[in-house]
Parts: sequence; C-alpha cells; structure tokens
Amino acid sequence: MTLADAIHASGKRLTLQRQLVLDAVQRARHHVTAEDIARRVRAKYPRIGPSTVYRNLEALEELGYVTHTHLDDRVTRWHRADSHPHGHLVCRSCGGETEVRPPALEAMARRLRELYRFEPDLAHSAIVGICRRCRDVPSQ
Amino acid sequence: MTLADAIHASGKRLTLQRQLVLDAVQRARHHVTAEDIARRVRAKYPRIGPSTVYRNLEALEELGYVTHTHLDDRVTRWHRADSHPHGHLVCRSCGGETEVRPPALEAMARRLRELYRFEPDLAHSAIVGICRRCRDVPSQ
DNA sequence: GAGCCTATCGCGAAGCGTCGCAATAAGGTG
DNA sequence: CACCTTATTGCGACGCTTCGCGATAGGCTC
Repeated sequence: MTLADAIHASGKRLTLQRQLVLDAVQRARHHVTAEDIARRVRAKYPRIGPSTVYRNLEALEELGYVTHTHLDDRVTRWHRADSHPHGHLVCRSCGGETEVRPPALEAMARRLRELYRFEPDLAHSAIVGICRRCRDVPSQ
Repeated sequence: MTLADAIHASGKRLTLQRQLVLDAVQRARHHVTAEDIARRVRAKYPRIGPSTVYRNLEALEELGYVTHTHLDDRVTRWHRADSHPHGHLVCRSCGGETEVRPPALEAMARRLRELYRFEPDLAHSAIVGICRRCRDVPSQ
C-alpha cells in the first residue's frame, strides 16, 4: 500500500506539508527532534509552522509510518517506524546512551505479560540509570 | 540526621520556602505535581513563584528527601523518597496506571546489569503499553 | 546585633509542545 | 470546471519547566 492509499483509506489528506514531514523523517539517520524536522522542511517550504509539524508527526504515527521515543530530556525524538526496534539506556550521570537489543527487551516484556498481562512497549521510553563506566568510578 | 543538619552539611540553606515545599511533598498521599505543591505552599506563603518550587524540589531531591517520576504525559510527579519503591505501567489506550511490585522490577534490573552492566532505575519512568483490559477488547 | 558572603528568591523571558480558531485547500460530485 | 464538505494549515495563546538577573535573606564572624 502506498502512502497515498494509506492516507486515503484513513480519511486523511495528502498535503504537501505532510509529505515533506514524512520525507524528512525517512531521510534522517536516527532520532530527530521536531525542530530538526521543521528545519529540513523549511528548506523547501519556509512557511510551515511548528504546530503543523507536530500534527503531521502525530498523523503519520497513527498511520504507522513514524514513531517517537523519549530519552531523559523533555524533547521528543522521532524516527521511521520500519527501522529495527531497540530500547535505550540513558545514564543520569554522564548522559550517555546505549542501545538495548531486542532479546533483552523481549525477556523483560515477557515478565510483564506474565505478571500483569500488560503488553509493554519498552522502546518507547529510555530506561534511566547509571552506565557501566560511571558505575566503575564511585566518586565523580 | 535532621533536615537542618543535612541541608547544612551540603552547604545549602534552610529557607522557609524550602521547608514548606518539603512539607507539602511529605504530606501528599502520592505523586503530586509541582503545581499541586505550589498550591499547598501558597496557602501559607502566597508569594512563592513556580521556579522556587522547582528549584527546591531539585535541591531536596539531591539531598535524598524527594524523588520524581515520569508517567506518559509531560508533567513531572513528585513524592517522598522514603515511600516504598515501585514502577508504573501506563496504558496508552485508556491511560490507566498499574503499580509494578519490586520483585518484577528487580528481575528486569538484573538482566540489564548482566547484559549491559547498567544499573537501572526502573521506577523513574513509567513503562508504556497496553493494559490487560484494553488488550482483551481488540477494537475500541 | 552589625556586617559580610553568597545561596536563594521572585520575576520575566524563553523553549518544547498543545490547543482553539478563522482561513485555506484536498478530494470529492455533478 | 464550479461547488461543497471538511481535513488541514498558520497563527496566537497557553501550560510545564528552565534559566538569567537583580534583590533578598540565611548563616557565619566579630
């Protein structure tokens, strides 16, 4: 199913702004912020406002084209939905990020399904803690 | 060690505002927002501003008296640090919250320690997903 | 208590994100 | 193509939180 079909089937409309936002997310390497996206879109369409970017990201997320993640700051990161799934470990001491491989996520998810019958999305929010390097350096 | 001692030892000062903020967090049942706290403090000290509340929460957190948690909205929740530790499951469909008991947290934490030598704080951010009720009702 | 140093305060501004509203335009129909 | 319905846009305003700045006031010394 093409983008046009998917959008059409959902009752949404295919606007230039929406195409440009999707394009910017798909071209991005990883985890871009809304402002990153706005900047890229403005190169071709300078009049776009922040709310249009946010609303289009939300619409494209509903359609399954993009996803967002929260690291430990208050900025939302966006990426294409078809990239490989992974979680994030963020160190509250040095700010460093580590990717969590799907098997570890799956093992943790299984436990939550068993105990709470809750289907978790462990890639949605980073797990905060202390990374191996900072753990090995007790003070400082 | 009393509050006065702890504050003194850290080089901080014991202001009326700081005492009132701590008091408000300690009296609160659970998970209050900064605005909740501000409202309570204003009852006794109307001139307090939002930034003072935030800065005091941060200072009290450094001292180990309070902690904060992120659910799935963009509002930070605060609570006393000596309450029993627990995680949160938040349903992205109905918004409902479930508490995760320490054993489940510990089992998941162990895996991250083993695989990544990362010491996670699994109570810091809620785990987002689909709760048992919404999972059992496929459409709607 | 007077005086000093500086942590803290209140305030205003700014950043990220959301929302309401009037204007625009996408996607139909005839 | 003219016309209609309504999804979407741009804009301004607001909510949560952080930050810079000059004013205030803890906590100490004498």
